[in-house]
Amino acid sequence: MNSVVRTRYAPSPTGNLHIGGARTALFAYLWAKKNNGQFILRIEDTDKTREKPESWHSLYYGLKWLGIDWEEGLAHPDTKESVGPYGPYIQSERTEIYAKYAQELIEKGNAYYCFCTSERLEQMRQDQQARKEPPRYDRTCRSLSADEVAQRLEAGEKHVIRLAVPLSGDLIVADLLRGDIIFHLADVDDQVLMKADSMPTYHLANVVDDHLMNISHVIRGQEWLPSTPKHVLLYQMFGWTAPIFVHLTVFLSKKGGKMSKRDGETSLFAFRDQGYLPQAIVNGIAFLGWNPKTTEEFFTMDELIQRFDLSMINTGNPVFEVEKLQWMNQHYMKKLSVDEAMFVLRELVDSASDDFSDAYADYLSWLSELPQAQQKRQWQLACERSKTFWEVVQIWKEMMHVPELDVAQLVWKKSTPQQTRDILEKLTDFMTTLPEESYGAQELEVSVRAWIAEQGFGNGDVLWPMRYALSHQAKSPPPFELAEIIGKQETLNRLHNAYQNIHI
RNA sequence: GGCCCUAUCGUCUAACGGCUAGGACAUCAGGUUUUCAUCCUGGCAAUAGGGGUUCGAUUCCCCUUGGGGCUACCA
Repeated sequence: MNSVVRTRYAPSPTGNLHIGGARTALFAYLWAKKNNGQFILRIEDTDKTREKPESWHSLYYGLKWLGIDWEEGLAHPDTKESVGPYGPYIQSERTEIYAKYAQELIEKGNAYYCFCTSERLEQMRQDQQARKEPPRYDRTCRSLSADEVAQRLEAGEKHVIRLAVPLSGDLIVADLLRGDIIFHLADVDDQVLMKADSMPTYHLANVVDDHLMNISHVIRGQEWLPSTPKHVLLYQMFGWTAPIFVHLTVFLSKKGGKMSKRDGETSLFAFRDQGYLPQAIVNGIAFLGWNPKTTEEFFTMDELIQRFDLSMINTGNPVFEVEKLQWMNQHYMKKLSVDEAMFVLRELVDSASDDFSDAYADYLSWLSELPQAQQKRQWQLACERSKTFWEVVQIWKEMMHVPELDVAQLVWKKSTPQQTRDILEKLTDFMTTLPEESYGAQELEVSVRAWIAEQGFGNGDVLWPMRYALSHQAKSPPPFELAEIIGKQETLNRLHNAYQNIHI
């Protein structure tokens, strides 16, 4: 038995790190850290046909971005080097190891060579389906004589190695969350362990590596539960103690079914590009399937490590909805100083995909050129109205590029065109006299309100058309904030243009 | 089809077998505001159905139904 807690995230590099994978990694990481153990990143690249080169990058930097760190495993996504005492941690570099253990099983009679062609297997499965039988290997090669096997191997015939599953009996899988699950061995297929290309399948490689790397808790998605009896069998055949199994839930989409790319972008970097903060994502996914049983909602990574408990994870699959994540993200955005926000923006410019990157760059350069005091104010205004950084940019764009002026809307509901035109003209004159330096939102509000009182106008008579003249929109930030953002010259232009267009 | 997992408000969830089943998001209403947003106050909203066990069941057991996963020389 291991006294040290060692967990791993063991993705295969077949696609981008997605939000569900990130949660699996997070839970494994939290559990290791909570117990002062180690978290390992192992890459299961045994299917070279499905491998996507760019996914190494996504896996590596995705986890780093979230603040999930590992002391053993993949050390660099480009060189594919790994670090740690149980290396290499890249399965394609461990093929001799798997071959050796597969051989051991053959010698013990726990595995056998199979020469069936994929065409025959395909035909067999079709026939089984037609007869409404469960599709599975018919064990033809399991009864081959030793001589025949030797002969066909000698002849260089293509072959795989299959697990010789006992024909009867029960097998208990102990899952930390779900308790003991009984499987009937008669239902378990003779799984391929070594493929014809000498690569191991997941089942063999996973068991061998988890044992050799001293993994104490196998924390993985629920999709692995049905094949766990095969893994338990392998541990027994090798005479090894099995690790503790923890099968996590999967994220469902609101439309039903496992959340996938079809339900919109589910990759972690898509969320990053949209302007979600890593701390919001971590906080958000941690609460999908787990909670600290208090009413607190916000936790730092360190707090999560302290509070986290594997045995408190829920077993029902949660639906992933973005609304709560947005709320959390806004919360974290509001806590950012403008300097921190600019740091995040700079990172987005560097790392986000092209369209996003360009837009963030535009906004960042505009923000950078403002005087410091205004930057702070701008940031406050922006995150009051935005759930994400991407929304910040969208709102800014709208303020800088106003839509067509609808003259009818310019007139407040309780006012008249005549009065509106008159007021706007006077307001323009007044604001012309204000120095550039007083175009801060607070100062403007004070002076304009004083002017309104002095003139004896109603607030709505002035402020509605003023705001509409500046934004050309029925819904927008207050006029003073708008004036501050677009500056004195543009403010006067828009006011002038507005009343010029009111024809009585 | 077979095997396995699973089931509390729309969503995420809380509730030693024991109060009017609690909170958050979303939503709705009110307040603040020229509008929007923010903020504050309040409201709506759930134990899938049926059997047991028990003085008592959201909680334990069984069945049904619903949801999900797996069923490859993919992971």
